[in-house]
Amino acid sequence: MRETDFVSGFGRGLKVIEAFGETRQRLSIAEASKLTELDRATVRRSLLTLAELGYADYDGKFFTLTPKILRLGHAYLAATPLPALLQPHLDLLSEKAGQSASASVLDGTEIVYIARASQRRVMSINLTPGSRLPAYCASMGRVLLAALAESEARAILARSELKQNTPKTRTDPDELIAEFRRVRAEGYAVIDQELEIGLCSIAVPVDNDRGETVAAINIGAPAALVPAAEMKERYLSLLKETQAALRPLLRR
Amino acid sequence: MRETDFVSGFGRGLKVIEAFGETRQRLSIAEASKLTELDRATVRRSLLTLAELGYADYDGKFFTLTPKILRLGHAYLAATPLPALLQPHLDLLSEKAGQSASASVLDGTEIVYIARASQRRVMSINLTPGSRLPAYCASMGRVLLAALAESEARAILARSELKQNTPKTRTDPDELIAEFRRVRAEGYAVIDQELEIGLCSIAVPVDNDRGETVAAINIGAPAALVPAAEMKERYLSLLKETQAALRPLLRR
DNA sequence: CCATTGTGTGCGATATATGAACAAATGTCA
DNA sequence: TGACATTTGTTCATATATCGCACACAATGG
Repeated sequence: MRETDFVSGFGRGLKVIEAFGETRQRLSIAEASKLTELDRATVRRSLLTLAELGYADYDGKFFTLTPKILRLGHAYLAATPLPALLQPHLDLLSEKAGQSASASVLDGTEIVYIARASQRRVMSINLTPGSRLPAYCASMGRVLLAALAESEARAILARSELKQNTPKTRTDPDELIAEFRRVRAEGYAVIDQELEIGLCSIAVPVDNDRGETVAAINIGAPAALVPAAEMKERYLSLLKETQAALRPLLRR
Repeated sequence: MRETDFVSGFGRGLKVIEAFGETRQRLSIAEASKLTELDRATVRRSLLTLAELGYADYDGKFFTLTPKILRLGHAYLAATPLPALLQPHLDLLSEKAGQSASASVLDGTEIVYIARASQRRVMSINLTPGSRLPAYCASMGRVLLAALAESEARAILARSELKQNTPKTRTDPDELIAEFRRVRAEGYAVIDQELEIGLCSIAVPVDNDRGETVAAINIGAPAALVPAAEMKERYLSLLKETQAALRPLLRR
């Protein structure tokens, strides 16, 4: 790609939108400038553009995003068959298990939720399509990383900030790679409070009819109700059932 | 705002992203150019910019959005307290009712889903945060339009394409305005298969502590299981319960 | 084989980014 | 409170980047 094939004004604008996610609802020009490391004058033009197009409101001091901004993410959710295909199966899975069920794909070092059916809140944070979690310490992340070539998985771990979220979080790359091997061999991953104290989850890959892993699905449960040791016997067969139902639907 | 305070390259890029929602997953440069009515060279630069930043993939012929694009919508969902606040209440509502529950806000002539808890699929289309429906023929839309000044509601109807989706769809502006009055007086709206045959729904407004309507919540059910006439007696009290639980949480 | 449709590139006209300058608002401290 | 220092939003001049057009070429299909 040539230098001139890049619209820097567009790139800067996208950066400005993302700045809203990192902090609060409202951003002043100066705040947005700091978050994006762009010149105040430049950010101002981007924000005024967003306001002009109805993607943001401006009260003369603060800018806030409007729901119109959801059109952008929706362009992906509507255009990609995967989320729409998964949703009813997640609903059913969630109902049968009596717990939250989610689906995600890998994006860099993070997993991105693309669909979710929640029975109960088990996590302190609110997960919606578009929510992101570090892959190395999430059950779906383990499954998705295990599906990659080992060198690739290792490269992603190297780029990840391997943070000790809880005393139980595994952060040693070699240990994680070994776990990926087990996940590949046994077909599922269980997380026991590695992301957040009190939360266990179990995930399996979703493969298409060519055997390529295109997503992961999981069930999350409060550790107080379902000990990690019981996750497998309670939910693995339900997950496998859903996995099997999805495979023929995923043509590439 | 001065003419030079608008970054047209940014605006054009956003238009390109939205073009993906309207059709398929994959867009060629020429297709995107037609959809956006922008010059091919311009669209090409925007698409290459998206690809360069990881928001799109490019195989040399077609562009597809990547899950990274969800960050943009997520910036809104994460930054705005409303969706996160509503979600657990919707989950509970959905569980109690045994039907899908959703929340939405008004954006122009359409309602935008900002949260959803689905028990079962009742609609032919898949609704996710960011999904849009015409306001005039959706239960939440009726509630949100009823909350506006009548002149404003009428202006929105004038801008709406009042389409006869089913034989039951009401499309007469005066009739709709009269219905808004009833909704205002009685505090709820019921839709009987006006959007899609086989689908009934009932909605109530969500007000903040100053009495301003900030969103609407609804329950949808298959007409075959729950006749429209029964929607009120079955679900209104549950909705009112949720409405009451939310009000004190919504400070402005 | 020609007509059609799609993609890549060079160029002049036009739009935008940048950093500095300035005024207004805000914060700080005696 | 008043004087002073910071921070913020806005404007400006100008160097730089981008747009849309025209054209060349490639791929497709009848």
